[in-house]
Amino acid sequence: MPNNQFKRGELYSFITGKASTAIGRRLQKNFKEANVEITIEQWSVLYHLWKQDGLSQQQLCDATFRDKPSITRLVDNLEKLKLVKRVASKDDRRMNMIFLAPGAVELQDKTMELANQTLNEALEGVIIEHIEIAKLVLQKVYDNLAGSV
Amino acid sequence: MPNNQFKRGELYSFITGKASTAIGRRLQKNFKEANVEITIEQWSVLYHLWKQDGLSQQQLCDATFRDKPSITRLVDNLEKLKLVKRVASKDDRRMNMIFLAPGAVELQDKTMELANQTLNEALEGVIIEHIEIAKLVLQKVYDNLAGSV
DNA sequence: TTTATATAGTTGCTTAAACAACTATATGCC
DNA sequence: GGCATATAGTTGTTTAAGCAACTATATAAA
Repeated sequence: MPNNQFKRGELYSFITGKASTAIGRRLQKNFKEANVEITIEQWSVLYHLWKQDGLSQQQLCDATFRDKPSITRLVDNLEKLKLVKRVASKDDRRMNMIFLAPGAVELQDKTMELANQTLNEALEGVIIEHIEIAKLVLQKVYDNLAGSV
Repeated sequence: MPNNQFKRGELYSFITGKASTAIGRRLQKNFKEANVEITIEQWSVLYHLWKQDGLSQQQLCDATFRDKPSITRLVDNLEKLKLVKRVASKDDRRMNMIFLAPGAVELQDKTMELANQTLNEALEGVIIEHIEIAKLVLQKVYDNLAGSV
């Protein structure tokens, strides 16, 4: 692979993820305007629990691409907000299973709608074929790097 | 624009910027292995100063897509590391012009090479046409959202 | 000129990321 | 059983993000 595949001037925008930062901020803003009082990081944890409740913290690490201390503290904060509960596993006493609390169940439809709406704002005017290609590229980047980071 | 352009299951990976997170982590790791003792956030500020020295903090905000407090503190830390210097503008006494210090000049070639190398690792196996499309999509997303966030 | 408004930057506060070091439990091997 | 090692999670520390509130200077309007 050639070493100068990128001209210097192009480096920054590709590395720093301005686009995903912008989507995150907009989603946070849309949450706030809808009086949803959670952070997008907390939402990302709930998102995976809505898909499957009762995940362990390690499974949440893998799903959200965060390290263990980050998940410990996100779960701490979600517990304080009474949105999830830690339940010690009976099979393996090292593990906590994280379960949705009633308040979080209520948030699901509202925040999913806001997330869809945010993506539509973000991708206004982008043709669907290009979205698909962008997703493939980002997934490939992730796969290329995730293993050994 | 249809409201269900995205299936729920696809939402998360597109929103959270796992790919750019992964690139950032890898770049940080590559810095560390090369004994470059700066954060990628600090590097992103230096990157713009290498392109043009003597930017104001506000210009750095715009260039790096950060708010003013973030730049204040990044410049604080870069000053502590003796990599930049604040110089009060004579034309407009509200402004600080940020100038590279000798230590930062030395970092440029080394870190630019590491950034290029990191991108090559990230994009291994991705065809260049798809990279171009992905860049266009991300730029469009940024443009769609940056104005009013 | 003085008054309102906009701009540049700082400080305080809360949340989160990343890394190292740690505890506790489980598993594999002798 | 007893020991080494792996796994799950926590705690401490530093850096940064994002928001609100603030100071200081500049600009525009009356």
